[in-house]
Amino acid sequence: MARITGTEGAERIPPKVLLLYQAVNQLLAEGADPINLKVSTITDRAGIGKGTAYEYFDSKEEIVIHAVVYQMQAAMEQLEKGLLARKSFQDQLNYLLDEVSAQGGEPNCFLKLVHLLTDNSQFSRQVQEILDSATCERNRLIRLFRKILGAAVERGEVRADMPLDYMVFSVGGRVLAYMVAVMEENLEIELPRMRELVYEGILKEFCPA
Amino acid sequence: MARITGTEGAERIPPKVLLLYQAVNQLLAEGADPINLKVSTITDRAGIGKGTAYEYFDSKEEIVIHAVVYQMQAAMEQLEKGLLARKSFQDQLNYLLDEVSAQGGEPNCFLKLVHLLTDNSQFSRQVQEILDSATCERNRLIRLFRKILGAAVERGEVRADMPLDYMVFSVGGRVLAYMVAVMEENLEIELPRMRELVYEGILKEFCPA
Amino acid sequence: MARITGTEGAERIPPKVLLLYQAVNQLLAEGADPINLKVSTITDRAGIGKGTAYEYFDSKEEIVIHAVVYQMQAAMEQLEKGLLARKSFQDQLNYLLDEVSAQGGEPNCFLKLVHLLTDNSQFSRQVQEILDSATCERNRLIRLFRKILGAAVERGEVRADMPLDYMVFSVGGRVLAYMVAVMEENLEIELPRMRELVYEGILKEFCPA
Amino acid sequence: MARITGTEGAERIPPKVLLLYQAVNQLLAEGADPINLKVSTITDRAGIGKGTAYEYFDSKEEIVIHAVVYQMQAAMEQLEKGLLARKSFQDQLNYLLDEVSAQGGEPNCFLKLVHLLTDNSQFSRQVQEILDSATCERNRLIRLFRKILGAAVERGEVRADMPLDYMVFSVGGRVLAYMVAVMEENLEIELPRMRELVYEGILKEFCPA
DNA sequence: TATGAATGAGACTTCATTCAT
DNA sequence: GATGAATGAAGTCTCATTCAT
Repeated sequence: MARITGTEGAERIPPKVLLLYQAVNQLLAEGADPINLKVSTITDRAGIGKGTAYEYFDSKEEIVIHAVVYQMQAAMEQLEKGLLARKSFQDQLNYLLDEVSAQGGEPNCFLKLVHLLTDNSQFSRQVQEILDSATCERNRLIRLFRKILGAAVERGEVRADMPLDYMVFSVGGRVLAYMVAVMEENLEIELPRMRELVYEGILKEFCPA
Repeated sequence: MARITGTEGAERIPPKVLLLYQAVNQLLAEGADPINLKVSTITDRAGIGKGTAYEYFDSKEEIVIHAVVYQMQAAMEQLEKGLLARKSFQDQLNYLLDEVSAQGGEPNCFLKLVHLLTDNSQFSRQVQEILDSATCERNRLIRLFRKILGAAVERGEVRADMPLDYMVFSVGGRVLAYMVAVMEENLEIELPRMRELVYEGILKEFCPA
Repeated sequence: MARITGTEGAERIPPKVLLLYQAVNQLLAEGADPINLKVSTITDRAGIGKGTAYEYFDSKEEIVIHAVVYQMQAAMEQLEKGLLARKSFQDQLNYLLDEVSAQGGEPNCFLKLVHLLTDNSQFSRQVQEILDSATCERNRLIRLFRKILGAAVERGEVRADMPLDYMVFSVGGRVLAYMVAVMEENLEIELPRMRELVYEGILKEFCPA
Repeated sequence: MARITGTEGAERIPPKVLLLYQAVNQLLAEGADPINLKVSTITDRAGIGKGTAYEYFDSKEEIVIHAVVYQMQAAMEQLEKGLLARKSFQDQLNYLLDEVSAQGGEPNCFLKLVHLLTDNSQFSRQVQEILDSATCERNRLIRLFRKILGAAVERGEVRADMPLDYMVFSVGGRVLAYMVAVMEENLEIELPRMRELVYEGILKEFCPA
């Protein structure tokens, strides 16, 4: 009975709903547990009345999940746009690593995505269901990586003799490792050097000299 | 006022506490959200009275967190033992990938560890604090990988001309990616082939021919 | 975080709070122990939802204590008003004894005050703290008696050659004794005769013939 | 089904029961609410096992009430003994006032008696019931005062032309007022002077010059 | 007899949801 | 549409009591 799906075009989202989404995502960014968020906390932060939230959603869970989905989709769209704007695989890889570095030690959306992907709690599964029910299928991130790498293969920038999905997961895993390294505090290696090595490691494995 | 830390030797854990730990971990494995677990659900599953849980812990949170920590430490110990029992880096890598494959689509402890490591919710931070306060420092998994790879370098099985931490994260990232692939359902590539490629990719990058 | 102090002007007390106060005082009048009162008993009697009580107070104790304080202050105000309306000490004394007689065997506010004054349990001390923190100081009743007797001395109705505080306590003690007598069942003396003697005893001790 | 009545001769009270009584009365003297006392608090203080208390009593209430009754009776016995040992009314009055002064600002048994007498909560009524069921009737204190004053009348020390019960309550009220004064902190009059006046006031009213 | 680990009924309190304004 | 006071179902935790040792 959700009146708002969060997967409609952003321009159609009523202002109060946007305020709710922003409030939820702010609170989550501050370390709140999605399940323990109180409706009053959310509406207070959003600056609207508690009852108003129920004009747009049927339950607290719906509010939180749609807010997370909204944020996720926005991040994915930005990532997709940024990647597709780059014409070479090397540029795309650099863009990806830049994004990761930019977030510093802050939890970021990509990390959150991974968090959700590696989670099988009820909450995550519900988020995933809604993500599924939207235009995107089970895993938009994997598809994006496939698209990027597939195009790079066609352009001859990336080896054609390896299964696409292996390359997708290998690149993804290395980027993810870099991301965890960025958040890790006690590393013996400097981050710029780490980044360099990650970049070179990927190119060496998949790009013909 | 926690009377039980779960970080003492397992042999000292009172039987009722062990029942609690098993109940919590069973329930989490079945997909329950740690924060939404009810005390009565836990004690029912454990087959003990509700009040008994409070003879050993001061709050519900304490019960769940200590149970997770207990499970985590047990898994880490098993992983550590299994890895250290292998004498060559190749055997160790095989063991790691075998373990990952063995869990099939089931959420396993390693994945959970990653989940916690990529999480910054209040619950995770509390778990991490307790893990920290135990003998192990911030990140026992990273230390274990460092130890394994460091020894392999000394044995001449792994290149000595790359920063240890880069190798740690690169190997970790690839294994993690393989793990996600194992859980993923719609891959175009067969899992044994994926495993083979992950294995070869790691050897090719870090082991001198 | 108490939102309601009961010491503000009565006109500002929200209706639900008033219902709570009345319910508590009814139940106490019926012989309930203030500490054993259940929230549900109170709200049921008040005819409001259990949660509503927590919209105005932070704990059960707060509800009960504020209700008692409210009742106490109301009774004190009535007593003060009644006494100050009488112009002669004899009239005032008669009013006091009338009030005591009027309550019959029922526990009344004055008795409760004495009960609280002779009590040093935690509950009473909390009530006293709140009473203290209100406009009145430690002991409004003593101050009222001082005022009454002081004025009577000035008017020449009461001896000026005795310490005021002795007279305060002597009169208070005799009235209190009469009050206990009113509640006592097996007395050999008739109450009207007792009253007469108390009245005469006080006049004889403090009023010049 | 109480196995212990507390009203048997003190010499028959089992040692563990005596420990319980002492523990309860200690805790009450420290300001604990009788109704909120925990069994474990009592048995801990008594230095015996929790289960042991239930070898002698059937419920927590029983323990506390019997302990209070025990203390009360002991105090009454002491008071009675002390009063009866004095041969003149003046000596008896002095003894009474000495006892009151001796307790300083500390809550004492006599005050507690008054507290119970002016109380009509469930707890008090139960104590009173048990006191009733013992040898003493409703109000041993009143009877004691009657006895003392009656004898003084017979000895010609006290006026015979006033109802005995009036004198009982008048003397009792004044002594009680003095007791409250002893506990009161902000009096303008010095306590020795107050005591003197109380003493003289009583003599003047009831003893023929 | 003495014990204290175990129990579960029941209390307090929270908070998602409703609905009259 | 917007609000927030009111609600009560449901969860956490306490603690009197039991009973096997």
